[in-house]
Amino acid sequence: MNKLKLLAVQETRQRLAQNGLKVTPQRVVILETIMQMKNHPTVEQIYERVSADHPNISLATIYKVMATFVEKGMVQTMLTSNDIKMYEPNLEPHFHIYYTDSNSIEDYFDDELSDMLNNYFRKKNIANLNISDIRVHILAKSTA
Amino acid sequence: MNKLKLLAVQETRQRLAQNGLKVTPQRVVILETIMQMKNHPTVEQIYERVSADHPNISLATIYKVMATFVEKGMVQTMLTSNDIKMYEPNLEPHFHIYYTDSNSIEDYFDDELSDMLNNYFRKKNIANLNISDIRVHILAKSTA
DNA sequence: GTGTCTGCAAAATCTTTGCAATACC
DNA sequence: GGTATTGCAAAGATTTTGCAGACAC
Repeated sequence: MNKLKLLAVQETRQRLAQNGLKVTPQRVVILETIMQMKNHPTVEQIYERVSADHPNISLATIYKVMATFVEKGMVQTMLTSNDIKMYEPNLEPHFHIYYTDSNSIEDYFDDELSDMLNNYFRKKNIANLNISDIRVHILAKSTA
Repeated sequence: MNKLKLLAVQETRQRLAQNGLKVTPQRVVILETIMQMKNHPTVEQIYERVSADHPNISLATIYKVMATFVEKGMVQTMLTSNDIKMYEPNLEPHFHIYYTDSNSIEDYFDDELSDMLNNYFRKKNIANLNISDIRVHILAKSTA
């Protein structure tokens, strides 16, 4: 294991601990794996990828660990345009473009939009509403 | 059946036909039912409600009919904050507020926001992107 | 040491399918 | 009449559960 990888694992362990979770090898591997998968993985895909290196980690564990991560707010769930549940491990503010013709999803980073929305809701100040996140899905056909 | 209800059924039949669908009694009942359910019903809830008046309509039919409606763009799917799939029959432009403490979802109508987003993306004019819909989910704790 | 987590296999849940009968256009 | 739709029951897919052993803290 090289230095870079060691560092990543170190950060992963810290992140688990910070969220009040016991640092088990399974959780480390799963969190590492999903952080590297940039394409909003499904349970199936996570299991496939994790199994490749760690055939002893069971599917039930993937389910349980992912549920725990969601509960802790470390990842989010969303539907693919095919209506399959998938995970979003990237917690940096960003949005999603759903391509309805190809059934694919792309991350869309746009600070200007983030600011605009945040300002709008700050000004609007909806009564009794404590906003924790604003998610935007753009449905589009690519006309390339 | 009173006049009001007859009118509604008439409109439903037209809407089915306009979407190129054969007007079957099952489709009429299901579409009528979901239009009346203002709370983003799950398959389960639709079936329950439909069954009450029409015990002969099968669950498989609900699944098939709802899939057809989604395909035709007559309804949309989304996840509850509990990660259960539900349907959104209201196609007027509007947004959703997810209350993360109570796991409930509320429709949020805001023309100003609609306009702001539409203008933003019109100006931005993202290359090769033909936007058909912009969905906003606001995650919030109600601090009432 | 204690309580949480994992792996296994079984159970429960959810969704789709094949096909014969039916109903729409 | 021809084709699409329905209902049924069974199959398939997905997710959860119970529990014994293992492990983190």
